[in-house]
Formats: sequence, C-alpha cells, structure tokens
Amino acid sequence: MTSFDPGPAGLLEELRWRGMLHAASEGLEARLATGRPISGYNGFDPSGPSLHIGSLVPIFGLLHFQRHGGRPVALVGGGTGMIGDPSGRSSERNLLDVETLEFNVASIRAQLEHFLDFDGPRGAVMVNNLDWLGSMGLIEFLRDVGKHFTVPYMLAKDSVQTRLERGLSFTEFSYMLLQSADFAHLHRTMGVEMQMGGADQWGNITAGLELIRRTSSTGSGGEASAEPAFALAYPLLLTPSGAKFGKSEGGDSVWLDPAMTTPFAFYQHWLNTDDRDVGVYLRWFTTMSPDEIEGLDAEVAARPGARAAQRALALDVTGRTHGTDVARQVEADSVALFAPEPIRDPALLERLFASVGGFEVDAAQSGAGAAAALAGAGVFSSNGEARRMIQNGGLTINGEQLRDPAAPLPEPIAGEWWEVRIGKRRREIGRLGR
RNA sequence: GGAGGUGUGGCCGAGCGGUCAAUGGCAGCAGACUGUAAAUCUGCCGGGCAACGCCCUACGGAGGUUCGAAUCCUCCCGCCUCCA
Repeated sequence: MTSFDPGPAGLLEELRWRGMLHAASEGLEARLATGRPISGYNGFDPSGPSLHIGSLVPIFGLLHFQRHGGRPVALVGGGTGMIGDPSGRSSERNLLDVETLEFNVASIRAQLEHFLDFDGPRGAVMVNNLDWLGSMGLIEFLRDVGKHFTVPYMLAKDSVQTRLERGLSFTEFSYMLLQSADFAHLHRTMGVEMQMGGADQWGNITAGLELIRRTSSTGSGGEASAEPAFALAYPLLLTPSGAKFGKSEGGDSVWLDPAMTTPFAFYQHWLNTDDRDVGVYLRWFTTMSPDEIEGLDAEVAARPGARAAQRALALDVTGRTHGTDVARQVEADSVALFAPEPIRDPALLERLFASVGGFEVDAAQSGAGAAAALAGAGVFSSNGEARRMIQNGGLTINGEQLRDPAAPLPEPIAGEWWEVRIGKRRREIGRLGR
C-alpha cells in the first residue's frame, strides 16, 4: 500500500494505517464513500493562550480530514470551557473574562493556520460555542436539549460512571448535553455532519449523535443515509514507553507558541523521542507516506544509533509548526551545540544567545564562584543546585568541565561569551554584562 | 442543617508527642554505559551556609496544651460519603 484515495473515501483507510482510528460510528464509512463534500469538527480548549503538542492529535485529525477533501471546523469551547468535562478529570475550571478569551481564541487560530488551510471553499472554519451557548436560556436548554435525554442514558456513560463513586457536580454531569448542543447547532446551522475527538470523548460525541437523530427532520435529504451525523474517535495516545505524551523531560508542557517553547527546545523534544515511539509519531504527526515511514522504521531497526527517524520527525514537525527556515536553523544549531568541540565563533554565539536561551552574568559576579554566578544569573534555581551540578561533573563551560563550585567562571570567549553545557541535553549561552 | 471521614513534600502514600526535613514508590536531575534513545547501576532530589555539622521554612489555615507536635485540643477552610 503506497497511496490512499485522495478523496473522502480514503480517509478512514489512511487513518487506520496511521493507527489514528479508534472508532467510527455506524454509517460513516458509507457516507465518506459517497465522495460528497463533508464537514467535520473537533473541539479545542481556549483556557490558555497556546495549544501544546497534546493538541497535535486532534489537529492532525482535522488536517488529514482536510487532505481528503473534508472541511474542518475547529470549535473553541468558550462556553463549555467554563464548565469542566468530567471525562478529563480536571477538577474545576475558572471563568475567563471576555478579553482573555478573545485573545486566546485569536492565538489558537493563528497556530491552527500552520496546519490547516483556512482559504477556499474547503477552507477551515473556526467557531466559538460561547456564541450560541452564551445566549441560551435555561428554559430553552431544558426544552430543546434536556428533553431529549433520559437520566439512565446519561448515567450509563463511562465518563459519568467512573465519577459516580468519587462524586461529580450537576454541572459536570451536564457537560455532555452542552457538547451535544454544540454538535446539533453546527449540524443545523452549518451542515457539519461529523464530530471528531479522542476516545475519551466518545460518550459525549455519541450523545450528540443521539440529539441530532431525535431533532433533525429525517428524510429531508431524500435518500440520505439513515444516519444524519457521524462520529470518529482517535485512540488515546499512550506512548509505548509509557511516558506521558506532550510533556518535556522536566514535566512541562511543550507549547506550540515559540514564545513559550523555543523552536530549539521544540526540535530537541522531538529529536529525543524514544525509539519505541518514533514510528507512531511519524504516523500521527507528519503527512509522510507509508513508504517513507516504513523506510524510516527500517532505519531505526538497522541503525538505531543514527536516529534517522528522530531527525526526520523533528525536522518535519518543527517545520510545520514554526516554518521550514526556522526548522533548518534549529537543526543546524543543534548539530553545532552538540558537537564534541565547543563553539568558538562569537557571531554564532551571539545568534544562539537569542535563539536557544541565554543568560547574563554581570561583571561583578563573574569573578565570584561559578556556582554563585550561575545561580545568580538564573541558570539554576539555587546555589545548592548549581553546586551539586558541578560536583556531579555535569557542567561544562567553553569545553572545560568544572570541578570546583567556588572556582570562578572560565575566561569568556572573545571576552564576552560562555558556551554552557548542562548535563547531556541542556545548552545555554552566557553573556558578560556590565 | 445532621452524622462520619479526610487534607503530608511535583504525584501516590507512610508516620500519629521527641531519634521527622519527615519510611517507601513514581516522576525529575547528574554521573557511568550508550546513540542528545531505552534498560541497568551509582549519587542527588525544601532553602541557606565557613556544610560529615549548624540555621531557616515546611506536614490545609489560625490559635492552644507541652520542655518538645506532622502527631493532642479548639475554631475555621477545602474535599468525600451517608442522612435531612
């Protein structure tokens, strides 16, 4: 198998090959096989100003959907975000004020534009459910949405069942109704026929199918299929190595926003992918063909030390997220910073100072002990940590391994720069301030 | 509103008057081995310091008992269960 049907008919086949298909609702395959235009949506949480790489799963779901001729709709949950979905065990969400929300939505849209095409007849569309949920009255909600669900149906959902022991508020219990209302609204007003989401969303998504089934005037589409709407779920991304996906080694999220995670750090994160995970990531987070990916799989098996797959993955994902030029640049920077020999070129150091993260040591401090100077510059969170790092032999500056925390920093390169290597993975550039 | 339970370091989870900066596990960091991987082994893992010791801050919050409390008492707050 080297290629998939480029139209809607090939979507499921491709997702299946990529391992991104967990479940599809009754009739979806047949609906896609008709080749008629179709719109599908996926929800995103706008509670922060940036998406992180965990969101790449739904993003690539929409991306593949668009590649196969579908029209992606990205819904931001300005309304539901305030409620809290019991499926994601987050405890309590805070209300966002309107300006923050609008700012976040704009930021998220800008990020999605790197992945989805917002132009043309099949162009992606962004919607905010606050626009319709916000103005919906309680009576209206109960009559138009609540009326169509029975309590036993709601109680039967996994997301509710698992919380029954520990307890959940009525608000959280109602979440699936709001999500159903979203789906029904998009179905009615924009003709959106499909909702996509993670496997943990399945219950909420099918609740939406239920609502649409009961409220849409069936038969208006002539010989339309029996089902008026469809659902598609991705598997939960549990890495084969068992680590939490989306977190860096330090446990922080890896953000798509270059101001929150530098492109260099972003590239490094992918470059460090475990051998056991890299094949999955190539399938999920690139649009490479089966031939290319299987070729890289073979490379991993034959010459794991070369990490060809990791390099290809890192370059591809970074390029898509931050631009090809930036990706090439950080790739080159990585080679330089991880070469056995330290960087001696002041011009290069000056550029890296800005791009990989730099710190300043003022002249007064530079004479003090290295540990104190680096802690003072914020490279380490405390004096003790810096001291420990040096005592463990984990700190190399300008190619010279530090041994004594009290000894001063080595002579700066060109009277100004320190190339700092912390452990095997961290790289920082220091500059002598005045 | 009533009854009971519970709140410990990033997470889980011991401790239940001193020997507790707090057992253990996970996560994390560094080193060795490697491939900027995994596994394994070693060390570290609240902060400070003239540092095999001393000081400060910590066991939901505020008081109190005591020579001494994370451990006992009082009040408050959060969470959970059941009853109304």
